Amino acid sequence: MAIYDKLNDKQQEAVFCTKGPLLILAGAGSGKTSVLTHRAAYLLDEVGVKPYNILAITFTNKAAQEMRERIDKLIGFGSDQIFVSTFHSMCVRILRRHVDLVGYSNNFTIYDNDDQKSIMKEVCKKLEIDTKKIKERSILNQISSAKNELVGPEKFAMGTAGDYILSKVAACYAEYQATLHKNNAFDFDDLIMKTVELFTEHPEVLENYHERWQYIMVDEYQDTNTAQFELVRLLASGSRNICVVGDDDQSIYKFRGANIRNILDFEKHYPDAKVVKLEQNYRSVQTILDAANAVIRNNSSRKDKSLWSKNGEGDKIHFRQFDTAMEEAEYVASDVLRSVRKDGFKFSDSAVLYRTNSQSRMLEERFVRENIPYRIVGGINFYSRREIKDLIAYLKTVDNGADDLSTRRIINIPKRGLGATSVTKVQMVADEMGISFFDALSHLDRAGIKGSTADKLRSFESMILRLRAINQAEGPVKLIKEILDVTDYINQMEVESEEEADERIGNIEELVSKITAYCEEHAEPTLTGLLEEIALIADIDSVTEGEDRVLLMTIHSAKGLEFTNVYLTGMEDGLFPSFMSVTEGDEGIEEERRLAYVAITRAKRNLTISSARARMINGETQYNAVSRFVNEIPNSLFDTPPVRKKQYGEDYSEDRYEGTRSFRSFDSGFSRKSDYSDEGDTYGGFKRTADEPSAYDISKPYNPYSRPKASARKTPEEDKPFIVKAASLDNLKKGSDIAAGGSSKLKAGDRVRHVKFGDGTVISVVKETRDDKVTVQFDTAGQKIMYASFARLQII
DNA sequence: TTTTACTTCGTTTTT
DNA sequence: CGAAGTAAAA
Repeated sequence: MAIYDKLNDKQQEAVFCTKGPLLILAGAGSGKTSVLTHRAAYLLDEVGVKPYNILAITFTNKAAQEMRERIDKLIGFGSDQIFVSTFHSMCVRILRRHVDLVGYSNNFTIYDNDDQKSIMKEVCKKLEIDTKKIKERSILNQISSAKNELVGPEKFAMGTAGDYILSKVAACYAEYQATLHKNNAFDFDDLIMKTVELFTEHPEVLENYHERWQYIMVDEYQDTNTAQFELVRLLASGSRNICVVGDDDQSIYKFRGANIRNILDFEKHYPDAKVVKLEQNYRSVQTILDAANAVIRNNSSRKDKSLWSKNGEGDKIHFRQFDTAMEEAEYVASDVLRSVRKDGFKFSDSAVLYRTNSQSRMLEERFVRENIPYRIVGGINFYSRREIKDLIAYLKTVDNGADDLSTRRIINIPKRGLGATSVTKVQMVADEMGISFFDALSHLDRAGIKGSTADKLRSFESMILRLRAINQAEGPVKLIKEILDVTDYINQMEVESEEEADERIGNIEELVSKITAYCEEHAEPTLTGLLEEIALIADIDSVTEGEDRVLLMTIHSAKGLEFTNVYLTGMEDGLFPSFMSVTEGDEGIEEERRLAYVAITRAKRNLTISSARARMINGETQYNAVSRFVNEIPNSLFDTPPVRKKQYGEDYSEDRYEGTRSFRSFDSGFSRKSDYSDEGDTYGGFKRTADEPSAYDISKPYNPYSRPKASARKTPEEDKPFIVKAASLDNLKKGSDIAAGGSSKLKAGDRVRHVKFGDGTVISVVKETRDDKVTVQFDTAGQKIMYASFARLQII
């Protein structure tokens, strides 16, 4: 039993409890993955359970993969037969097998958020709903919530008759669902809801899975929504061997339907449940845990627990307040460099966390400038870039001819002279005949389309049919290459958008290699499988160890991860906790507080908390006080953070972070609205608009204590931030002579090197407001016009 | 039909 | 500040 000896008493208790319902309340860093993997090992080794009788559900593919690897390490065999999966991919697997029973066909498509919005737009048009009064996103959110609560369109409609908006939403829901059905598509929420529906309506199918999965484990149970709760309940209703692991203090997904009651009321749902609490933390030093405990203590409705560790007290927590977000970013970048140089840290030891994705911009800018290798997780998803969505739409059209959305997306890509008029005509025939848009292409006479337009449509149709044949015969890799070939997509792009073509081509190449990788990894690669993997992939899934880069991400993305050195940035009231949550009241604040708890507990040794007095948000400068969560951390846990009352123009570069103060009394330092309200900036809720430039240019130091002179105002031109496009790691390593935007050193006659086009001679440099436009005659690739910052030309 | 210029508006967080 | 959507022009 040697492998279990390393576990503490509580952990062992959880591992050895194999029968009946078990709730493991696992505080942050308490070794819950270890418990789960050991429990799986114990089931296999000691209880004699067959690996295929075990189901483990996680929330991300990364977590699933990690769990499988760790079980593998523990026992070395059979782990590949354990079904370790996310909720969503598990449901897709089940639906692919049985979905015909509930009226869909098995090659269904999965729609992402963009797709949903497109569909909803169509629905609103059809139902003559003014999307300015009721926004698509709002309708979709309500539908999503309904689905997460297992409320179908019919049930939703009940009792909405009196309410104008609700009845409209109900109508949209029904129409939206009908459209999805017609397109043979599911959205994310459907995957769960339809699986529950399948099991409820077809108990014989559920029976199969009862036999198959006799031991069920669910990770991150606090993040389950009602639909997922019900799904788990159904699956476990056979054996009742259900083990859930979670931490109510880390429930941060309410916005996507997570119901914290699922974990709080587990013992009510399963009165015979055994409960094990894991409070010993193996991750962090005590100071960090003290801070986390101090913050989370302010929440009501929680299971009482308190983290402790034997890792020693550790360093104090650093707190730094800056005048601007720019300075904050500068500090983080410089401190990362310091940690590498002075503490012997690797870049990958550090992570920068923030509340909102938009905060990554300034940090990225700084990291590029300092040549710090970094990676941003999340934000604009790779698969939601236009060129990628276009090509995926081709793949989806080939895979699922019923997917009208994808077909209509690509019908005029590249430009074939097929506009809205032709699309509408074809769609009308499709609607009349009750067939798909694609199938309607073979009834052009009925649509009243003749002549050249008809020819174009026919050639589109035959192209898709040919692509289908290629997919059948030769598979996805050949297919995507053929699509690129036949559409001449890359050339088309270079013609259209000179400045972005480079990046887009890179993305396309990446897509091709991803598809190639998929086909190599799978024994029987299929287009359906490929698209499914693409639909369910999360950005965090591709974060692998071994890359020596600083990770930048939202706190949400960071859940489950740990880092030696963590920067928690943007700790300002109004940003974190967000303005939205403040208006929601206690419940909103408590969710944000849990988020703060998650953020703090990511740190193993060092934690730096920072905030800015002024920050540009949505084109307006906001002046926020230090986050209330910072104030909930006792003073004694901080180092002695500096405060400086800067005078305008004073050189502060030497001792910016020196001095002593009590941060608690400081707040934003200048919160009297009357002093500044005539400037129009946001002050205690008053806002100014972007076109009235503030005297405070946030990229420059300013004096918050004296009135700025009118002459200090900047013109909008100068106001524009210096932007350097993200350079790849390779380029970062190459050295210093990369021409950046705004300050291009290029001049006519220079010999330059381009990543893609090779060597060439600069013909001309035209200064433009944003960037220099450079014309280069390449030795082999011909003449190109490009923006200096973008082209990343290297002077040779 | 397609491109360009102007206007509006603000998801905090994601499978 | 930007993205995204809309109206007008080519």
